[in-house]
Amino acid sequence: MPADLSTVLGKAMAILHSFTVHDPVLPLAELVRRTGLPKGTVHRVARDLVEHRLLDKTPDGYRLSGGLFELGMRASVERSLLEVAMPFLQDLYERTHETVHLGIRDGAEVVYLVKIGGHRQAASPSRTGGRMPLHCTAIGKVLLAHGEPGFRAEVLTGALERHTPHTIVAPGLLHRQMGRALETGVAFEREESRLGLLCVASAVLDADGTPIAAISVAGPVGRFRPEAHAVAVKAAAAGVGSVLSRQRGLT
Amino acid sequence: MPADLSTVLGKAMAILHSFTVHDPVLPLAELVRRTGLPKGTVHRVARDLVEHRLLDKTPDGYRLSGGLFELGMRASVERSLLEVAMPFLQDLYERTHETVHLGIRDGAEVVYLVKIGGHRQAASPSRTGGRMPLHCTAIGKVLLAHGEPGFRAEVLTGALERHTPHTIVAPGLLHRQMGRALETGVAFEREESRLGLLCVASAVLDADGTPIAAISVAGPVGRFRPEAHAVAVKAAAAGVGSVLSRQRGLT
DNA sequence: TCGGATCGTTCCACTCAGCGATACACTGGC
DNA sequence: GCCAGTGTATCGCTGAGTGGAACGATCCGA
Repeated sequence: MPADLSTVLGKAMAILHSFTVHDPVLPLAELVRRTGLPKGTVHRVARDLVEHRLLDKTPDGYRLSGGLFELGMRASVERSLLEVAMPFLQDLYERTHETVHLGIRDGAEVVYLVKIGGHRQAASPSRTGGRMPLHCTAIGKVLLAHGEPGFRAEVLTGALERHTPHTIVAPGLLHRQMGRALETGVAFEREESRLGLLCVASAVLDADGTPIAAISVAGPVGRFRPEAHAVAVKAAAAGVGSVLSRQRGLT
Repeated sequence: MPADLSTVLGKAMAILHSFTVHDPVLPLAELVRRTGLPKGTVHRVARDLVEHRLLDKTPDGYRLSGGLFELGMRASVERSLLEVAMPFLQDLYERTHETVHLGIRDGAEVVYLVKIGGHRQAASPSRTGGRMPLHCTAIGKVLLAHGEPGFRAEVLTGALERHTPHTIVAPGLLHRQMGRALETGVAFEREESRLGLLCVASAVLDADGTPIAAISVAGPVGRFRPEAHAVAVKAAAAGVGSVLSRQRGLT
């Protein structure tokens, strides 16, 4: 995790990664503390980063700049996926009026490419560009179910971190849920990542059945019945999958 | 535009900026050509960038990695704006079923923070994270109208690049449109950036009237009547503005 | 009003990270 | 076979980058 601080790039990355969602703006001294780099060094590197539009300098510290946002939006995989999926996600949102996610797998985590919701959306821990473990999210579970059996076993036998009292940490139970997910095409999550949050997800599959991404609908305990949206989510995922494999075919 | 190639960071940025929307994946040799750097250097820096998850290495070249996407999504200004605005953009899309944009100003250009649309969306040159000139887009014009008079004059007297036969390059005409935009609260664009594309936009204003961003609805010539959506766009922008200034007040 | 703590900024002599010319390996086209 | 184009590995040289130290500004609590 700690980048190589002996190279310039390592230092730069250490500085950029010091920023989190909760600390959008950090003063120089705080960057020094988090990176462990000498003050003079941080000062110089930060100045260079500002010049390259990766950081902004504000009266009370530095913050990640818009240049970084623009650059990130050029990442080809996530961008093309996003462009193809957006219309389907819109349809899904309009049909359900609940929080809609699109996520991909990276390592043992889900990365959310987008989260769309209305004014009254359930408080969920997810964020566009954010990460969550595979085992306690609907998207994660459905991706795991369609993934390599070897990898699935690896994750299931690994440390299954508990997020709420409902988080499933029993490999056996999880394994059975995977099986059902493969049969039905959807996976559920019931307050496993956040209390009060329910979720249904379905996988976007390539022509040969490889999981590319997954789509989910989430809502609060009470008014929200995940089963009711299973078909809609499955349809959306299938739609994205078919467009995707079609446009790959003719390239 | 050409970064300082004498520093490591400059080289890294030069490599990252070699990628465009049209060239999502570039082989080493092409990076050498675009950056003008020696082969050995590019090879080494690219390897470092891969280690830091800024680049991916594929069988036929490098491409911008998901790590960059995640990092970009932490840029505080654009992210918080996006989170606040999303519900209003959703409402707007649902009401119009046309392409909806959220954009901010940077220099003499608009940067699109998000573009949402359905299956049948008008072919527009805009992209999430992309840029367009101020003078030929609805978002740009309405931002310019609410901006500093000095800056407006500067842009109007500068080079007004022609994008289509309808692009307005006469400073006087543009100036009059700004005036009307200030009165009515909305700006229009009629095939000024792309043939066949119409657009209405309204500005998101801070409590003191400073323009923060702008929202627009775009559609194709024919079925689309921009005037019909003026009120809806204005309402959406006002909604975002009020939430924004409220949450700034209590911080 | 004054010390002390913490902040950001600047300076400068040392040195090792980064450099890039050169050489090598592999591939496909002719 | 040859050649033109790739990507990869090597290796002394050197200046970009380093970071300790010193400086000035600001903000407290005493």
